[in-house]
Amino acid sequence: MHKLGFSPDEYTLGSVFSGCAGLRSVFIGQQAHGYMVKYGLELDSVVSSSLAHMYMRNGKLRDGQSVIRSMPVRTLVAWNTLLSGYAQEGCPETVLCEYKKMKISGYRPDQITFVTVLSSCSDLAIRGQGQQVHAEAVKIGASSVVAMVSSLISMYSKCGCLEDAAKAFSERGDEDEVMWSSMISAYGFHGRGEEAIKLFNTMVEETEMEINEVTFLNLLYACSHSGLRDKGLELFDTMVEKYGFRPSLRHYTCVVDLLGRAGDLDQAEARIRSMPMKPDAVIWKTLLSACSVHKNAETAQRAFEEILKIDPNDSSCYVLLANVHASAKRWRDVSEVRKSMRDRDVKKEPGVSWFEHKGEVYRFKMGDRSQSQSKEIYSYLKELTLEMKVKGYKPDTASVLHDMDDEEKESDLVQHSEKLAVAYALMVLPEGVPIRIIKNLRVCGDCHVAFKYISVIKNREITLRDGSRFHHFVNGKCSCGDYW
DNA sequence: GTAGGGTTAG
Repeated sequence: MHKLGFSPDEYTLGSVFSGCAGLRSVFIGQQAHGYMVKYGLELDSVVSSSLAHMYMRNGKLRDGQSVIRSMPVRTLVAWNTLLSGYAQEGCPETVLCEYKKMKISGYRPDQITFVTVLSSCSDLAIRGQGQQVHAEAVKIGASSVVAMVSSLISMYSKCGCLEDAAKAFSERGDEDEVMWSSMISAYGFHGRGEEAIKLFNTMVEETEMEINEVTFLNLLYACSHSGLRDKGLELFDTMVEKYGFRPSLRHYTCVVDLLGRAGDLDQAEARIRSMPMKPDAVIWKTLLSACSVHKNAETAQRAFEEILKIDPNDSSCYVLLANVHASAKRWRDVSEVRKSMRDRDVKKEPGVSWFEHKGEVYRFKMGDRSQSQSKEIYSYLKELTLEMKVKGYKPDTASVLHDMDDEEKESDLVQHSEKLAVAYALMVLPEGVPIRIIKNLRVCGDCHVAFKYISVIKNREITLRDGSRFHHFVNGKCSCGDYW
């Protein structure tokens, strides 16, 4: 069109930006931006929104922001573009902050705003705010739109309330495959593989919905997190043979997870090496993590090297490898790994846990002493540990990756961010109120045991969302069945 | 012509 001498108008550019956003071609998008200026279309709010979207989808947050800031009139679509841009770039806090500003400036959110904000609440696992958004949606009659229901299912599930997720699901009987997949994923997230499969079967047998690749992804994920190895492998075959879907890298990652968690490390590795696409760092990390569960140093070393070939700056693989060695008490290998971390200036992502109380978020880093009540928290924990020991708790010093004597290891364990968070939650929350803690990384083995004891001693329901799933502690038992 | 839902590992 350009070569033939046609000039673009606002409609042309809107489409071009939209295409560039989808294709991630920021270079072409920038050229089209030049045309926009040249043809004096900078004041058009539709073109500006699509331009901002193009930048934000391509990771250029600042460029997107400045486009939206320079709009003479900020529209609702512009706000939504901004919010979803932050959401997709992994800045859920910013989404919530801008959402507040949006409302203060007098804009009325619509269902698209709600969906975006709800996904940020899911990421942060802040149920209180999620519920509030739910209520706002109810008020304007937007809560029963299927896309909203999917978001609500996901939000409630990721915030630890499987019941509320199921409630949102059951209130809408629609045959919408995304909504059903959301519910399958919710079951998987909570280690309820059997229920996930049951829902899938109902979907196939009693409805007309199309099953797609994502549905299978959710299903496989549910199986591997529930220890349903054979069922998962069977579903993978069904997907390929009966449905004719070509498995993606993510599907293979689920299979490697299924095999690896079940201890079939050789098979898992063979799958990676024989699959038709190039492995990424994640699939090797899946294997490496399985190696640390099953204490297989040889396979771990190979996976570790593969990861570094793909992403030399990855820090988590060092920690995982050190884990494998530490569990076998090979301290020389552990310090070897630590040394290479130092040499290459690789830093571990610090563990952080938090919980929400009366609209405030309380954060704890490992070994945190920055709270005004730190002293009280540590002495509370000390007392709690004594009570736990009376009931039979033995600190799992194997969870400590350093070669120290047991006493030092114990004091190391006490400083874990999830323990600090649970202690403070016990101190400030009224009796009987369930405690919901979120941690950025996986829960450590010792903390997992400790939380079981705490749930008995304090007669408290504790929910812990870690980096990949939920743990419900009730009466000394965890919903994950110690399989994670 | 613009914005939104379910998606693997640590």
